[in-house]
Amino acid sequence: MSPVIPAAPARPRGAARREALLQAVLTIVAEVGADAVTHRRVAQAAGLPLASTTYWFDSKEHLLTAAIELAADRDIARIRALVEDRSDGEDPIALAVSGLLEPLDDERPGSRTSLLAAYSLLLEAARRPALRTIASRWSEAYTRGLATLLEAAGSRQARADAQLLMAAYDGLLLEQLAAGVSANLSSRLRRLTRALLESS
Amino acid sequence: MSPVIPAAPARPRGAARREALLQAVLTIVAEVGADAVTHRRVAQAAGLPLASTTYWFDSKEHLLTAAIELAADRDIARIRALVEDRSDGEDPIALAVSGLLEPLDDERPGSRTSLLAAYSLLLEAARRPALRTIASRWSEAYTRGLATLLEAAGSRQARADAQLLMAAYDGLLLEQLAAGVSANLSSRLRRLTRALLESS
DNA sequence: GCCAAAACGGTACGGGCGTACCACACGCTT
DNA sequence: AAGCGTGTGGTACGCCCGTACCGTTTTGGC
Repeated sequence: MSPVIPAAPARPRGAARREALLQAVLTIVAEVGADAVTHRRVAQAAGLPLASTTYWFDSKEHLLTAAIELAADRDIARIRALVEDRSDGEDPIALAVSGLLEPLDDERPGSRTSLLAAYSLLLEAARRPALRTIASRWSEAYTRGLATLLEAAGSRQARADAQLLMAAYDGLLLEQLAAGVSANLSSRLRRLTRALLESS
Repeated sequence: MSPVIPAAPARPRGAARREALLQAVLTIVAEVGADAVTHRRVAQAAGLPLASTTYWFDSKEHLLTAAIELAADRDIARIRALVEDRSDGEDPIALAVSGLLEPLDDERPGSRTSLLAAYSLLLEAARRPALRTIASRWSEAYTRGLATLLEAAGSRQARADAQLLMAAYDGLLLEQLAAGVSANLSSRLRRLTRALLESS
């Protein structure tokens, strides 16, 4: 009879390691910041040896880029599903505010950090052209989704309104993050949406 | 006759070094990013020996904080002056858009990077409570200045409108930075302002 | 079962980092 | 003139970094 060894956490192997490493990157970016992403930290967070990071990714740059791409793709899929699965009777504005803008706000415990991650990555994109494609794709998905909903709500310039609304949302969120407080944004967003819809 | 030695750039001495170091920090944050701020780089940018950084500032943390505070104070003074010196006939909305929001946009060559610096610092504040006081003071100054102008333009809820307008501005700017493009924001901001003023 | 290819993982290297240390120069007051 | 505190600056220490290296193990087609 072999001695009882507490089961190791079942290290992922093969391509699953790639995924695990990327997830670790995202966690670190969210919790500590993009600068804190080091090979050693990522490996430890993923429960893998240091060398696995350089085996699956050519460089730290590549590692970061892939992680951002993963985050973007996930969120874009969420947005698409949300807009496409809308039942016909549903109020598009309520859906826009509650589904597209607010869900990141406060309910999930890690949402604050994941928001921080997203904005950090956005700023990174400002400095690294390689990331801009992803950033553009990401924000385009939001704009498009929001515009679809606004159009259903009767906006005559849905796309422009969507851009303004989204920008306002980003700005409000950013300020909240920076101030460390956590207020409810939806009433303000609703007022803004109303104002935009009314004013032709 | 002494040999001709090209005049050294007149190293600052005493407390003037403090100022020079802080300015160097701001330059680096703007041009390369907050993470690139190291004692050695700061010292070199200021034309001073490495040890001067630790002599005038207890730690890197302290150095960064002081630099941010300097940047905030400068900008806050600019805002105050802009709003207070407004001549009576001037259109408050035009002043808001052109003076408070747009001047950072494109005219100065370094404006893109200095914007990046500002937003980087905002995100830093989200992670370091020590910076939140400064971040709050900074954004409060903007809100207050903008609200004053909006009130003069007939807004019945100037403060709320100012917050929304500023948030939208921040969001638009952030997206532009991330996308790497540089479009003209003022028309969109004007439309938003109009919509807010009209709606109740 | 064999073997090449893929995956794995321990280790090392050169470099930049924050910070500490300390010998020295200057400008006061005495 | 002497003494002292503030300011100055060269240097060193220990740490963590990105990345490279290379022997070992696992995997999959024959």
